[in-house]
Amino acid sequence: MSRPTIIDLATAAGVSLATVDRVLNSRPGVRQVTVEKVNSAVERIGFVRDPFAANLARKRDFKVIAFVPKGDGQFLTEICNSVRKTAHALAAERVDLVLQQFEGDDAHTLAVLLDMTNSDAVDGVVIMALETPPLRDSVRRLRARGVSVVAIISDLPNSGTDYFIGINNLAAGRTAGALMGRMLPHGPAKVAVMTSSLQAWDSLDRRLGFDQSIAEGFGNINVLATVEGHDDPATLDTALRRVLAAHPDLGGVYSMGGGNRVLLALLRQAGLTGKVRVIAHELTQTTRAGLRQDQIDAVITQDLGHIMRSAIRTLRAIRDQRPILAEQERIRIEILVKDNLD
Amino acid sequence: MSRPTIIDLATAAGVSLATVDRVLNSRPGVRQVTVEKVNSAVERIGFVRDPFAANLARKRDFKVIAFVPKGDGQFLTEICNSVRKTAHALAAERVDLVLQQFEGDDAHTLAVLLDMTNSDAVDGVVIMALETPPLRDSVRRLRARGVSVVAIISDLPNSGTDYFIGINNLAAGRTAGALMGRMLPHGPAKVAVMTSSLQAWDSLDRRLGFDQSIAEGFGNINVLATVEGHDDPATLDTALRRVLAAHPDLGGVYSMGGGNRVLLALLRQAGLTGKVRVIAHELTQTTRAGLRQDQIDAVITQDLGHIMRSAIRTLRAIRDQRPILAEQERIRIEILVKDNLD
DNA sequence: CAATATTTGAGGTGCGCACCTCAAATTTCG
DNA sequence: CGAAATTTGAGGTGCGCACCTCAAATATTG
Repeated sequence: MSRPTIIDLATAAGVSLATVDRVLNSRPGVRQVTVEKVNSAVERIGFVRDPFAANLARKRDFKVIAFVPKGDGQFLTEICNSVRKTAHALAAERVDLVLQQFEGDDAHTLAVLLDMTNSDAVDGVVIMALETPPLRDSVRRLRARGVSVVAIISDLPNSGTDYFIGINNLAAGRTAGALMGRMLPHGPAKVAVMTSSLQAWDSLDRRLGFDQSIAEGFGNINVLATVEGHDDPATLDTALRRVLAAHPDLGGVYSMGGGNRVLLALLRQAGLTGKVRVIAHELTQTTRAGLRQDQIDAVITQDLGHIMRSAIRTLRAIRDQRPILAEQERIRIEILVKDNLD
Repeated sequence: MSRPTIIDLATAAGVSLATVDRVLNSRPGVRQVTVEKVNSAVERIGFVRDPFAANLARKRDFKVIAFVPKGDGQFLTEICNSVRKTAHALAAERVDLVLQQFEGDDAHTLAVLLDMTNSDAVDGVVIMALETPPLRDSVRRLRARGVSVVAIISDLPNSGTDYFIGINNLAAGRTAGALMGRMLPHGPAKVAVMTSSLQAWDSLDRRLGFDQSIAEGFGNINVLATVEGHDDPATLDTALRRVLAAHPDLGGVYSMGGGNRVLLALLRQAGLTGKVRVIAHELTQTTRAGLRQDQIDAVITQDLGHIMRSAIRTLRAIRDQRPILAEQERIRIEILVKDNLD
């Protein structure tokens, strides 16, 4: 026999179609006994609702808003591109994904935007943001209003989101450490670490992981204090120059955040390209070119397209009350070298 | 206005619903002029067929057979597991995926199996196999009978398949070379290369890529002749022992195919674990444990779950006459170290 | 120009499900 | 025990599309 339908289910449960519908869609006005009768029949005959037919009948599109901070970093640009691409690709599947940017500096803007979203018109939201108390409360309110929330890139651990799609940054740092350790000579060596700000995103976790990994496996390596560029090229430039001057024997650089243009330019100027091992994060124009031209040895990254598709799939699974396939939605910490770039 | 439906399309094209249906589903008996009238209306109003509704109406499930060679290698086992998992996960979405194993040694078995498949009951097949003339012809016949074919893992370049899902093995070899080159000391160093057989799968491409990469970037490294195990542990063991004896100063081993158990055991015995850099292919029980225990430095692999899902998505896109999103279906050459394992 | 052959239209049915209405059966409570 | 409240059933409609039938309109022949 073919797949059981709601009709088979009604027969098996000994109730009417209307009641089956009430139970399946958790509508009110059904006694507990009856609910259980239906549920046990579901188990017994192995009924699985056809999500396509269900959504067709529901007739409504799946509306999602993706909140991404404004900013001129290349990584943010890539993320926005990825949202647009995903939106385009999924339009045929009745999902309406719109990009909503917000002032990243101000913790309140996003919170206000979330509070303003019409929970009747929106099925779910995707959020890339750093957790702050007002944001946390807004997320809770939003969920209370029936909108599903998934965090991407950076987790919002205390906001009670439905799911997090992204990498473990401690592990990413450890990965960088494992690579760096193996690439440097076995004798004493120094490694500089840079980022825009240790507060920003997950630099802290990455640094922690990097240090762990080096300490555990590569006692010969001396990891210098983190150089912070604070999103200002000039500041970063000065700080990096100081480090290069102080450590002419530098063996490697671990770049955890942005600022790779500045770094590569400086290394080129100093004639260190190819002599100093460089590991950077996130695949952008700069890091891609850096790999191609042997200025960067490895890039640790995450597949943004995968992240976006994953976020949408997850939101849909939640709405359709289907299980989330953790394995499928897991985001890998990718290591890219020149040769596995594309 | 909402998404246009076939009704809107019929109105826009100035024809009847029946004609629209004939054109959309390429049924016979429509004049070329009319076909073009409909097609231009499709462009004009931006009609996109709802694939869910279409498949619902078609009422039939999506039946796929995955052909995978028999064999006791861990990699094959992983592939079969992945097929089963995918089948389970996609059952709810009306895809009926069955695993069909064949004697991998005999080129004819698979060809015969393909010729035997009922093209009325099967929408598509997924094939993991090495290309041979009889197979090539069978694939062509199968496609002529209206069954879509995607090759996975190893391409069937001359069989006229619909798509290939897998990695570029030349690039994979290059990637291994890039890593190995960076991990070995800058002075003279020797690297052994092993596989079950250079004929098998894509060892040849991998070796080629590895050599290229080393030659281009790491003149200090001497890559030894390929050790072939021919799927026999004892043979491999003997051959490897010979290499270790001949080259006590061995710096690294690049394992392109199976036989990792034997390799790791041997290195352990010889007290070389951690002293010799090891890069292996494919994530299996052995390589996973090898990474965890610092017996393997890096594993080059491909996400089997992704490959299977990709194959199914591709077959479905073909049947529904939707575009294949190359970016989404691209399989990455993954580099795994201990810390980005899961 | 009539006799075919081909092309088009009109209309219906069903896929599996959601959602709605109204009446009938059952339970709960004063 | 009767009235009110709750629970269930019967039946219908439509989502967007595929597929089928039969008749009508048009094009192609001899």
